[in-house]
Amino acid sequence: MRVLPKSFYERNPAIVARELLGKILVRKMDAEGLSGKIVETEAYYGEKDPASKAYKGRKAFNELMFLDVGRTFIYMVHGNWLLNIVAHEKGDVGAVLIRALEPISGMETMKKNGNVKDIRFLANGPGKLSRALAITKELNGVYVTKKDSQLLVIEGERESFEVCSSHRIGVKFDLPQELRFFIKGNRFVSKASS
DNA sequence: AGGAAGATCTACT
DNA sequence: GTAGATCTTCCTA
Repeated sequence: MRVLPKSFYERNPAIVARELLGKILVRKMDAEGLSGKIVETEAYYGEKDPASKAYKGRKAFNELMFLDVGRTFIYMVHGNWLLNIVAHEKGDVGAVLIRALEPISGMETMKKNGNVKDIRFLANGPGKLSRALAITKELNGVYVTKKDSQLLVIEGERESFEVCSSHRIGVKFDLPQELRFFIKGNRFVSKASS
């Protein structure tokens, strides 16, 4: 398996978000590994983006968005952990939110974690995805570019699919451009369209 | 102490 | 499909 290099994340968040589609997110647990294909993402910028956690400037809790790319940035919203991966051009600020996965392996454990029976509803949302993969603050700041990390992103299978975009979900003040990306027709995206 | 937060679940019109 | 209650940290006062 091939782990995506750090340089992958050292680009405009919107590009990284789009290209993360189809890649595989791997969560290493005790014995087995859980994994899923990324089917939905959103890009977030820095201080110019009113929906971004970094909007109000650098603070202790959002510092990761300002630092090294290729690390996780995890925070809690409405009782859910949301998984982001830090991504931005050199010296810039930003991250990509992973919004939905198509489960590939470790389904049984994921069902148990998320207390869900139907695979289709296992990871079709950022909060549920975290529950299914047992992602919490403990994994905040982990490098997804390192092979021995508990959480990492690897190259997916070669396949073609159509990418759709829309405005981001749930944000109060969105930017004019569309920053949510998802695989067209995939059953596991959280919402079919905007 | 109080409130806001990129969500989710449930129960309905 | 939409609306509302509830969700649980962490930030700001």
